[in-house]
Amino acid sequence: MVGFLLDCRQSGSSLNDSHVKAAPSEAPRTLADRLFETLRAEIVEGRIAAGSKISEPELARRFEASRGSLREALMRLEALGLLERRINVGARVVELTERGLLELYDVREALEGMACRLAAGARTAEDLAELRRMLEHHEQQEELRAGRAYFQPEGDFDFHFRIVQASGNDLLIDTLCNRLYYRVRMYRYQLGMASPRAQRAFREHSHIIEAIEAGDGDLAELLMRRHIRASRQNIENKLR
Amino acid sequence: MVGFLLDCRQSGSSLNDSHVKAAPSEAPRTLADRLFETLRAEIVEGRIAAGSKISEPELARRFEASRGSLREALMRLEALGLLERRINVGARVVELTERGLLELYDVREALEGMACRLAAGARTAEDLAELRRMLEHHEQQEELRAGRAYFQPEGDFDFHFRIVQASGNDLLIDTLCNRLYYRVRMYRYQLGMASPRAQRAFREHSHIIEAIEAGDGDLAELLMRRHIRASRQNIENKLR
DNA sequence: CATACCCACATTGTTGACAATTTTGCCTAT
DNA sequence: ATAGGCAAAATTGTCAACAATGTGGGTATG
Repeated sequence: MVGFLLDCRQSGSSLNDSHVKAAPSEAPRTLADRLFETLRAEIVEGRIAAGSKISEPELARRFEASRGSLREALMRLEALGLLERRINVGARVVELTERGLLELYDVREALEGMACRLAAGARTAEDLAELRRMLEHHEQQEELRAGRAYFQPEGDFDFHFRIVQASGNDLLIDTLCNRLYYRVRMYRYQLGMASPRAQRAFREHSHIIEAIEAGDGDLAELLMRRHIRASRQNIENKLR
Repeated sequence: MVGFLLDCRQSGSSLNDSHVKAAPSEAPRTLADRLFETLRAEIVEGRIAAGSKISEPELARRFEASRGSLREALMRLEALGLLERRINVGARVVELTERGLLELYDVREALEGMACRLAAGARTAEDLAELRRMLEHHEQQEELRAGRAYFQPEGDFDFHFRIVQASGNDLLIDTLCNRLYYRVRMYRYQLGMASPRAQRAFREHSHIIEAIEAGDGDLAELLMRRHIRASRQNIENKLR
């Protein structure tokens, strides 16, 4: 447990190192930053249980940090929506509820639909090449796993992540990639939603990228919204 | 300047006291809370200039608070998107750019459109009555000011605020009301965008509410998106 | 004269201690 | 036996001092 800080080498604000083109200069990071990222991962992956209470003195001892630095990390987790703090009472990890999950889908439908529309309007050669390469990569993985009943969640995540990046709208990118997607991953990890929509999802991804390539914003948005709504419907059925 | 703390009586998370039905129990608030709300108002209204650097020692002296409490307020402002902090360098108020304003419109179009759709599906009698009352109130004000070239921005704000509340989606409500709307108000205050679309905006508001009353989510979303897009177009034309 | 280096200053990050509030457990009275 | 209240313990909010980092100016050198 001691020396855990040396292991935290994720890039600051991006969701997944595999998405970063290249790390040119290791940006200096603060202790509160590392605490934040470590705790974020533990909450997302369920090592710190949803709904559990956070004890500042306990965590400070565990990480051998002062309470001040830890509090900064907690406040940033609150801003992410992973913690809820009440004055003079303390912080709790958010609960995972069916309602919360469905709310997340509705917000994603709206925002990622818009991201598709914008990506279709502002697409660059690099973005398109990147999307194509990613899709082929997923197709290969898909063939390898043909017949299996689950769909690699990371592939789906890559797809949505890249589309949003291609929108070119920094506010939209920040809202989705630095805020909502951590909650999405938290639900995926802990409710373990392996989607049996593998081939279908892949075809949908493919059609969305085609619409973006064609510069058809209306169609791109429509297809993405249907894609997300189908996912939501799938989950909704499973929960009943 | 001394004793300013006693004057901060806004309710914690809501945007505007007039939106709160009744304040049943004055929730206890912390010093960092009051600093946060005070600074938030000063940034939104431009008393602290956009793009200016924030000096922790200076502000701490000015408010007669410790740097620790002030830093907590600054971090919350960063989470709101009103400040940008760089490690070991400090915080700056965000710049107001044309691009940022247009990005805000696109995100609002997506989210408020969804809010309308949801409001049409989950509408309650209270929500509808509230919306109707607000609309009549605005109509009266509108007649009083007939002929004037500007539209009271607060009326427009009330409208969007109430619609979002009626959506019933807590994540959507939080994202818009506790995050994006402060940036919207910042642009309105400082770029002073008095819209000459008074009567037109009022009619659009009216039609949106009718669609929600009818439970027509598709139409409600469509109308809201056109409403916001028209606003965006109006601004875009004015900027050129 | 321009550039590069170095040092003093100011600002930010971090820590441990103090104050205020909440929670908990025990004791008492009905 | 249970409800109420009081006191002790634990937790959170706040503060001031210390350490680490970035900034700017001055000087020496090409």
